[in-house]
Amino acid sequence: MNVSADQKLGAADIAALIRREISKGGLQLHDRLPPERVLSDSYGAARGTVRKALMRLEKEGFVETRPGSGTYVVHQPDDNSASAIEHATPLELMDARFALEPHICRLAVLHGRQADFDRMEELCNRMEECTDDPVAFSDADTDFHRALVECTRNGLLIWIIDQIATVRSEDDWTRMRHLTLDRRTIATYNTQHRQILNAIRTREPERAANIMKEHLETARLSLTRASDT
Amino acid sequence: MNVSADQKLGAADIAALIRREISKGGLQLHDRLPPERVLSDSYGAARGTVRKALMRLEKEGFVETRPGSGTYVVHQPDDNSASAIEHATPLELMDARFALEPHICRLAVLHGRQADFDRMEELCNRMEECTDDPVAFSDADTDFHRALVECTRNGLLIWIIDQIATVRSEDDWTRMRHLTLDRRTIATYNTQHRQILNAIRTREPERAANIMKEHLETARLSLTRASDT
DNA sequence: CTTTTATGGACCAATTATATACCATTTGAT
DNA sequence: ATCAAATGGTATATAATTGGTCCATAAAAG
Repeated sequence: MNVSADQKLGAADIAALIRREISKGGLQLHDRLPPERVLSDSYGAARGTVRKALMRLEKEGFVETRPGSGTYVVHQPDDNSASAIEHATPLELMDARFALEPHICRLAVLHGRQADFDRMEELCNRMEECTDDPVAFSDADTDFHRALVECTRNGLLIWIIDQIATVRSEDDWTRMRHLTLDRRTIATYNTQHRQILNAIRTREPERAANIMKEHLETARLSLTRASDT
Repeated sequence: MNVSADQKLGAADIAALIRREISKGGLQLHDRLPPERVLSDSYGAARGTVRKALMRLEKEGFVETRPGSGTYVVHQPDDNSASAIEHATPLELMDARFALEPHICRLAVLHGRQADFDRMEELCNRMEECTDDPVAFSDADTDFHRALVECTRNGLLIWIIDQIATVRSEDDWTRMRHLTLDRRTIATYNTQHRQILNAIRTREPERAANIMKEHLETARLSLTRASDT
């Protein structure tokens, strides 16, 4: 269908573009869209085509059109961080961690200080005392990853990790899995945490990142294993 | 959407501008808006038009108007932990993108569909028509990276990228830099965008990720170069 | 071929915008 | 306490804008 440069835009295409603009927030609630005649000009389509697109969006509930006045946005995109973030599945969450945490390790190597490493060391110790207490281990684990991102001195990354941690704590599936952590898995996590810390201490960014990938792979496995149960 | 200079502003447009100003924090709680006559002058609209805009905002609960006194802001914008995220520096932002986007490329290879690629292709075309319009290019660039993350079908990642885009658009430093993009830099970006898209199309995750790293390195260079000025 | 869709133009009815004038209340200085 | 300036409230006549509709034609899809 749609292959190259200045393709003629159909009603469906235009509707998609406007729908996207609303979802993205470029067009907010109560905003008025440009007049149909302007839209038809800027999209390079006939006015009738634009009208079809708008009628479509109206049926979908994105837009309301008042004769003589204009077409207005009537749709609150579920942006309130709650619904967008709380509906994250554990697998989406794992993918996000896969994106973030290995690189966070690299940045930790660059910006981490002695005090950071001492704190992470202390958290490793705490986790190793928790082989029989999955709940306490889980808390310490969250703290460890938070301490790790704090090494980066990057407020934005810290904020993102905090958001993810919030999802993680509110996610029943993941919480359930944490409660059923067996001793062997916890032991694996512990050695991986230690290895990550050591790699950061000895300023080996790629090694730290790679161990983090292993660590996350382990976590993903235990996640899928739990979901099979 | 609104690009040109002296565009006729309707009541809906003026309402939108003020609504955004309140949401952004430029107008805070209990602040008094300029008199209607001043607003009508500065927006280049008749006073009646401004009044309609204000009446709309009053119905929406953004504003309260007291006869003989003035119009006052009555709305607390949802303070979505904005404080933590709005203070992000451009360099922090780059590090976050370095963490996220290469892996997003890998996920795009896994989950992207034909329609996604078509859209990205279209955005590449749009960007290539913008070598002389840094503002339009910048918008299309943001859309491209947003389209890229949409390939992942991962609501959490999409949300995170949106947050970063919000920071980016509100960050004066970055915006300033976008206004001074030279043709050569834009050309470099364009070839990199194409290469990324092609690598995703041919399902080569690591190649896509690596080109993205190059792309971000280019962006970081142009950022530090601008900060030296 | 038939059907659907898009185009370009014209006109209508409703709404909106403009420009101006004047009133009522508040505010602040005297 | 008083007065003048500033501000929102209202009214009106006119012009401009906007969506709604219809039509003849052309292009694309099935």
